[in-house]
Amino acid sequence: MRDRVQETANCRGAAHRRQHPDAHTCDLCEARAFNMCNALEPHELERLAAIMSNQRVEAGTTFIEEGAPADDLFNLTAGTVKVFKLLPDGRCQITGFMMAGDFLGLSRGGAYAYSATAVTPVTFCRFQRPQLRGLFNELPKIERQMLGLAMNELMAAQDQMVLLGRKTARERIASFLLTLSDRAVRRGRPGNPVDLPMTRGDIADYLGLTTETVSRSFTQLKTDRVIALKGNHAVEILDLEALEDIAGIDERGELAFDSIA
Amino acid sequence: MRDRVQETANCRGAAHRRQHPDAHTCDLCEARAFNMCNALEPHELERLAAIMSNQRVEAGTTFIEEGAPADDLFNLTAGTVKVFKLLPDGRCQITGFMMAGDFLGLSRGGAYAYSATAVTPVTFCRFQRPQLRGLFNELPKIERQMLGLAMNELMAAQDQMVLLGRKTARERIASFLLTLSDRAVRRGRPGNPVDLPMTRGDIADYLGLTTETVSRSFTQLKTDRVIALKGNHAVEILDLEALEDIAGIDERGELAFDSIA
DNA sequence: GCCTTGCATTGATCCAGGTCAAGGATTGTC
DNA sequence: GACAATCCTTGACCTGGATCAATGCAAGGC
Repeated sequence: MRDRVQETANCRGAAHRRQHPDAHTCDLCEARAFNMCNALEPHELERLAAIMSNQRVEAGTTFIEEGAPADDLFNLTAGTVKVFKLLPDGRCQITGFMMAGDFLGLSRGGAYAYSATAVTPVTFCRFQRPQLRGLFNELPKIERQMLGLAMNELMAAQDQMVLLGRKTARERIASFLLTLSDRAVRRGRPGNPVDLPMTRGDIADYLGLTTETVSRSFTQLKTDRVIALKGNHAVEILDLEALEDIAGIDERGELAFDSIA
Repeated sequence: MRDRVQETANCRGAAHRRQHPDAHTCDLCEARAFNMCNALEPHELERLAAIMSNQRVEAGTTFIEEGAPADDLFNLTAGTVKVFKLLPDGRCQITGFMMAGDFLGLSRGGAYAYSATAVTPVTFCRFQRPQLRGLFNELPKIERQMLGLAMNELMAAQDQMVLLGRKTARERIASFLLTLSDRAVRRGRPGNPVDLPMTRGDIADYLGLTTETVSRSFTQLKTDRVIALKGNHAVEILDLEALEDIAGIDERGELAFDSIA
């Protein structure tokens, strides 16, 4: 591994590093319903809480750097994070936007497999790997839950490969909006004025496009009365059916926890 | 879900359906070392073998169809399988080539999340989901092993997103060759004359390109003396370092089973 | 309130890779 | 071993999205 991920390597935007410890209990956690803690009983949750620290980082903070020692695992409880990889020459691909309930910290040979930067202020539970590994033996439920989460992420990754490999710019934008809408609904928030916490540049780096093409595609969908732009960080879906047709459907609901078997 | 996956839906090539039951024991299984059975003791393997059937299908057989009821899970023991998704208009994206040790059968809401077609003659172990689920409770080791496999697949998917979103045709081909070479080595086979069981069209559908562009890129790398074509289904790497430079490295070895924690 | 600064949009132009169209090379079949 | 049937390669041309270059716009600092 080259030292291509420098101190400040950060897909669009400067790196910050402040972190505000800010512990609170799992009882109030809004992400419980869809993260790895989901299946745990109160006393089991206590075991988990004992080995974790609750933290908050500001927007722009890069709290995972590809290639750095993968000491910790993160469980998002609020906010949006972009996960990305950089090519040696600086080209960036965002592999996902993570939200409450998602976990972060995949490692390959002891080093983080990607970088992660907060797009909004973010809170998460932080675990040290050895301690979490220990708990896995006591509470296999966690492992099962994580397998389900990993499978769902894998399916989302496969959808994204179809998008990146075979969809047009217009189709990518449509798919992206529908996916974000779906995820908001699944988290109990309104699905229609779609919230876009990230910049056009981030969207471009996620969809394999450029800022300009993202902007033009938005404008085109607006002209076609399929969407309406509500400032830079929200989009209203005016014609859902048209948007689904453009996207190639596929963004069907169901992310049910089939787990593996 | 529309009925877009017809009886014969099959990313390049006709659908077949013959299957040859051909049971044999796990003792001789060459895929043991890198699949979900890896960690099991002999008596545990017996429990697993009791609920599985061993099958063989010919090249061209589509044995998983996206959208069909996801009754079974598969564990490849030999051969190469292409996993793909189709857009309503027939555009195809291959999301992965699976080999000995890989598992197949991800489901979303009870239906297969993708189609799978044998590229070469293939053998696999087939499990019925309910039975395998039952065994998970008895042998959590399997679940742990699967979590590791899923994590590795997820990281591979993220690398593929970088490739599809940000790499040029030439870079995609270079990355592809290096990845295949690596996987062969990891399975104890020679890494240098790289074996390409799939067609140019399959490679194109995997790399988000067209047959013509794949062919031209091969020719270009050949002209540059980086590779030599050994017929249609093998490539000799003449200048590994150059190929790695073109690929943007990233295909570092290490796919070590860190699992999650 | 003005000024800075970082987005976002829009326009003009370019080019990597797609599309269309022949040919050549393999592979399997009888 | 001749014939299909694929599969692969190469050439000519075209186009969707990238690149280059202004210009708009809105939010925070002072």
